[in-house]
Amino acid sequence: MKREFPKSFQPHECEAKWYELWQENKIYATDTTKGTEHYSILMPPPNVTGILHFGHVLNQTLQDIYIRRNRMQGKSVCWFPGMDHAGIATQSKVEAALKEEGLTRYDLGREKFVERVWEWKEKYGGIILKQLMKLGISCDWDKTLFTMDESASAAIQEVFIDLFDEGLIYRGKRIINWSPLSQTALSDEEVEFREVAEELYTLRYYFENSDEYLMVSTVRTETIFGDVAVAVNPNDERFKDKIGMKVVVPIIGRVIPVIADEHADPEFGTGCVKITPAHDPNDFLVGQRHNLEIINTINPDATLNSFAGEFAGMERYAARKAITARLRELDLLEKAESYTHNVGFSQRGGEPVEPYLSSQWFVEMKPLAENALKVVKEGQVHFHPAHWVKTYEHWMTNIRDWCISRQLWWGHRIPVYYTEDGAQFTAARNEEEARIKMNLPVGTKLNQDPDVLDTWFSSWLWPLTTMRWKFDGVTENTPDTETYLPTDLLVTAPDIIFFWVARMIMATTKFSNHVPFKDVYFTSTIRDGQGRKLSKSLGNSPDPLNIIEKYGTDATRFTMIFLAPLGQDIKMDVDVINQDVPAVEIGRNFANKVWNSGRFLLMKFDEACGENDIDLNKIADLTDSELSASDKWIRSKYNNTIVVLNKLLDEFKVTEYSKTLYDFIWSDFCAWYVEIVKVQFAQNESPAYRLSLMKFAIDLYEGILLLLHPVMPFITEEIWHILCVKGDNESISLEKSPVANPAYIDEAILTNFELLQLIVEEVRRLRASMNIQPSKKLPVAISTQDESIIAFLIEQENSLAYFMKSDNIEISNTATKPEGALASVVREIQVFLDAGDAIDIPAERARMVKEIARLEGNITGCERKLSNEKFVQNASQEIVQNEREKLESMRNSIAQVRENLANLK
RNA sequence: GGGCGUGUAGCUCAGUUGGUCUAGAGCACCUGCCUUACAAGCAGGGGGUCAGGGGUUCGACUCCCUUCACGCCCACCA
Repeated sequence: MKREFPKSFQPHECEAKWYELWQENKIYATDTTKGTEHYSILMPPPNVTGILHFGHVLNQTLQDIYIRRNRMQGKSVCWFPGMDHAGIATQSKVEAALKEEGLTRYDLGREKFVERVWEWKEKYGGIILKQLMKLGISCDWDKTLFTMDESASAAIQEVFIDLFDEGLIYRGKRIINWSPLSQTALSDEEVEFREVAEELYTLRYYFENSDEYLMVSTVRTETIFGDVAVAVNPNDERFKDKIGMKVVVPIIGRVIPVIADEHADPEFGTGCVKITPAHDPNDFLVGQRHNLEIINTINPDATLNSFAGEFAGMERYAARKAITARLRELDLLEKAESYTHNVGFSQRGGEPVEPYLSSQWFVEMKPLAENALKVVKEGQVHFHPAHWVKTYEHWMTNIRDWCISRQLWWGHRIPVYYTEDGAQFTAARNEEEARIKMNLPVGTKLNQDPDVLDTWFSSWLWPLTTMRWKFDGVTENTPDTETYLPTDLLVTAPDIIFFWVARMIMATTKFSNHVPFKDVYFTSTIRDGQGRKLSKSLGNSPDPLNIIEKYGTDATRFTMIFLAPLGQDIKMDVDVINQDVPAVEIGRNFANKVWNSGRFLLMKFDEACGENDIDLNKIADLTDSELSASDKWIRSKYNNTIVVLNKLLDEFKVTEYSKTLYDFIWSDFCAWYVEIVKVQFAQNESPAYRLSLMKFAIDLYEGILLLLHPVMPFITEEIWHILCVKGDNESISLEKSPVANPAYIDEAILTNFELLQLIVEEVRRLRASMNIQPSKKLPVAISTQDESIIAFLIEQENSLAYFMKSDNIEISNTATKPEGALASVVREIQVFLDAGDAIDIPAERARMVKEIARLEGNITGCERKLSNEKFVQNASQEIVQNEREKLESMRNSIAQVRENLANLK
């Protein structure tokens, strides 16, 4: 029975087929009992609202490569998947849907609203997980955790209570970043600064009952209603006598003092700064130092409140315009100049954040950061590339407290209970416990804090919650934490190093005494041809699913890692209109190459079988004496490649890993060895030999499939099953990574074969230079004094003849140049090509003259080096010796070329 | 303002502790090929003062200093 090997690879059919089979057979299920070695990766949980982008493709592929490789090395492997509830993003989505119905979340009330969000989550959320499956990733989906799951929520609550009891979580009234759009507080990390061109207005603050005034500059004229002082620098001579005097706030006429504070920079603007403690973090500090009143003049939705008098109810930017116009009318505006400065924007909503005074919950970060910094500096956690350690260190040493409360409904509700008057409060699992903690009588009414926690407060516990840590309060350790913590690798984008990576290190070291992971691989940012980050808002990102549809998953995966240098951005041309990323052709063509070489080997095997149905596994191996030098060469190359591939992956040089695979398969295996198989097959008609030869080649090819499987799981699986290499198909999937056998790495053969390649290439070059018909066969003579090379080349004569298109080869130490032949020298080996009439003498002469010039240049350089006493003295003996041999060799070569030139008629 | 990174062929990038690197690969380009799987392929070719300057060294793409260009991060002055 002949096996069907279709002419071309159909990615889509086989992708669905194999992924289903993998899932059905649970071959990626975690098995803590298997093996003595363990390997685990935490999947960065995508947002429940997320959709697949190229960042995911790269990121997931990298993780999958490491997971599959380690699984194939026989380790007990776990890849923990999951999904993030994404507080603001998800709540906004549902609120937008409600708006369509003409409703707000307040119409529904908290409980009903949260129900709606859950409904939304079940219905529309988690599309991303299905999309991730298209990438062929081999995580254990049964372990999927949603950050709002009961187990995770329980752990989050425990952690909050612990930190509260320890005093590391506290409630404080501070200026925080307020998102008027989402009407919630944000952490510092959720704010991004952008340069904005605005106007800087200089206002006149008249002294009380006087015609004199101070000039005060501000961008935000709408905040003047909250002014409680004007500050000048205590050392500023210009204003020394003004300190303590009173000025009048424009428009509203409030009388405020002139105070002295270092915050006022004499160099900037007029040297006088208005102090608005409720609306500027620095002013807030000044206010505290001087015990000033705090007047909040802005509503949560960024409209002005009643302190703004006639401007009350106006939106902040509209109000600024109106107020500025009024100031101008009242002749209180000294000047307006254009001014570019940085303004903070909400990363999520995109609107400018409002510095806003409110009571929020904070985590004191310093004590957590110290240890988290230590474990990285000590090397318990390695960053790749390592330079991120500096960024990390900088953030850790300048860390500020983390605002964790959000005025949302979707999220983990803060487990804090207040007495009705708000005077007493504590963190507890429930009301009952809270009363006990506060020594209150049973039945005392308590109110739970209405706010929820920052999404990242659940994310920072990801290493623990994915392992069901503290669930049910039963035990601190679970079988998974015992086995898989610390995890081996985290693959993530560098832009969440503070949001997530740093905080996971803090939380995990704090609560488990483990580091969360040993290695962190920071992936490349993917940019378009113009260097812009691929993003939804720019509209410059094709949907990866369309690319997968066009080229296949394997091709897409391979291309991504082929293009992604460690620690540097990927630039790739994208065509959004046609939904194309042309670079993925690299992977597609490579897949095609792999496919066709397999198809060819099977064809030859079938040919060797003839009419018989022969089990590959029952065929005798080639004996050592039956193996040709070429067979041994490819075996050397193959084993050597395994060593190199392992080293590269251990060093996280994933791009080089992909290039090594590519070169070995395409150049060594396909371009050279498969051609040699053709020759050896043709030259020996013995059926037994042919079967054994094909077995040898297919075994090697199976090794290639195994090596390639972590990157290109589908095509390798498909071919592997077609070949039925395992005979009865006892395994469901490719299972084992090949292990290098050092005994098979034969350096002498590698060197000799390289020489063979050089000779072949030289002959091809000679033929091309004379425009010789590719089909035309010509005699070749090779002359060298090295007997071992002669022996090697003679053994390979048939292959040589095939590669060089020769019908007559002479290899000896006495071979001479046939009359009128083309002549060339390859590492002191003379190569003669008898082209007959095809020879173009002037062209040949020119070629030789050029070669002589090249050699002369090199020889001169070499001689200069060797005649330099300092070089001979200082350079290592090895280098000097090398240089001497090089010189000797080049002198011999040049003599030969000169002789050839002289003999040219 | 502080920090980090990058500048090598038209484009995207390799180049391991300085010495076969008077520098490689893929794409693009040019020439020739339907050669026993693969034209999504095969063979050959052109193209680079390794961003500029200075220094260390017998020797620098590689180390140091400096200038320029680009990118990112942090802080943020009204």
